[in-house]
Amino acid sequence: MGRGKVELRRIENKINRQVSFSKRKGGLVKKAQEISVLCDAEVALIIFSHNAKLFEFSSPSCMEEIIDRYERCSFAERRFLESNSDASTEKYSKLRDKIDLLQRNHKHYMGEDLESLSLKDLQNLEQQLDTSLKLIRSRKNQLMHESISELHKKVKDKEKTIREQAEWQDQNQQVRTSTSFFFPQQVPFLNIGGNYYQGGVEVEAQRRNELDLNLDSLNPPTHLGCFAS
Amino acid sequence: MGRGKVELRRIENKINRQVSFSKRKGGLVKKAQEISVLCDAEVALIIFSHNAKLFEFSSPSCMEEIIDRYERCSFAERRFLESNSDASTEKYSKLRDKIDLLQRNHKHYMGEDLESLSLKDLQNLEQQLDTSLKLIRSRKNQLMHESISELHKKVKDKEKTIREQAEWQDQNQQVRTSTSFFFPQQVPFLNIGGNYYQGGVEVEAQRRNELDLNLDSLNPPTHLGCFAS
DNA sequence: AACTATTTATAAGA
DNA sequence: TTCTTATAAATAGTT
Repeated sequence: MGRGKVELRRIENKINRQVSFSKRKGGLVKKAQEISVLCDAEVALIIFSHNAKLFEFSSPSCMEEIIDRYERCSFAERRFLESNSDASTEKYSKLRDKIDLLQRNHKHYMGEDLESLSLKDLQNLEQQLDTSLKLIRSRKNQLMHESISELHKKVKDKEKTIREQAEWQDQNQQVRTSTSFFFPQQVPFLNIGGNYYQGGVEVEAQRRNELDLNLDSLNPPTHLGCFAS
Repeated sequence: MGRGKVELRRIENKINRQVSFSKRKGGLVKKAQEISVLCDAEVALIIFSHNAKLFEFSSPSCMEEIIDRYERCSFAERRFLESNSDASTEKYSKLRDKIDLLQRNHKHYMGEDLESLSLKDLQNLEQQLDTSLKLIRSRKNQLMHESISELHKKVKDKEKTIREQAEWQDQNQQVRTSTSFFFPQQVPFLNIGGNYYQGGVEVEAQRRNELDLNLDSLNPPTHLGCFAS
């Protein structure tokens, strides 16, 4: 690719070599990225330039993960020859195997990678998810009903409080009309004619907060966060 | 490069993906080799295919050497952040965390342990499983249709074979009635009056085997096996 | 696995 | 360096 055909041997001109390295490094990383995305492969690429500079690419997991997997794999290949593995390594690789299995399952639950399943597998999976979905919906409805009835209760409580307050104020109003001239400025929180009194504003704010809390519990700002890829 | 421009996303068709992987893997390895020779670089390339098969390239040193160099290098880069803590213990506990997470998810997918989820979590889960279920059912139907039309084809082929055989036998019957007195015992495979001849039995057995195979593909004896608990 | 129409990568030049 | 361009190389779709 390029103006001339290239011979497969070290480029002697230092400048040309450096330029070529830069261009080809870009191309190589791009192609590594492409194969990983297009073909659903896991790729790790490590490049040390002539002057010992490190470049790397890895996908979709991190480099260490892929190297671990590589070591396990190539270890597995040659364990026929050297069958002496220490316990910790074995334990470690069992964990990795478990993760692989769980991740494969996860994909199936997400409806991905279904080509690898037989018809019977698919039927089992379908039945399982169908059952799960019923349980989830049932639990969801339960939660919603609980939330709703709790809200109802709160609303009723508020109504009751308001009614009681109103009655109380009525009583005081009567008391006032008959007795206010005895202590015209001593009960400022009963001055409901024009401006609201301090205490009432506080009650209002308190009530709004409680309602907000209820809405939050209906629609909490939490995210699932627990679904690893 | 190729007949059509390619979109940078997973190739959904399994065959195409596999073919593309094979081609691109060759290209990638070739380019890695080229940059290492032309530009005097040290390259390590690890590729895991979608079906967990390992491919590797390294030059000019061996893979382990390059990985060691990489670890030393990248360790040097981040030693500011994590100056203590035993690396292997940390790696191990990270794996454990990952497994815990995956297992928690698994339970949720099974409709278990739903009490720990908020309403929003439940809604997300419901939506995800609903989507998955649609994909699974679609894939299942596809497989069933394929199986059925394959069976139809086989049945038609068989009918055709049987019809041809019958015609052929009819013809021979006529030949026999008119010419059998010339060589009454010389053509034993045409003796279809009473016992079946060897060749016919073989054909019968062959046909039965093929039908069994079809039934197997409809209802394979494999188990999921991949759903860890 | 081989072919080929295209796209993509890149060597050399600006 | 970065852009441009002519050309080599890679590869997607096809057979």
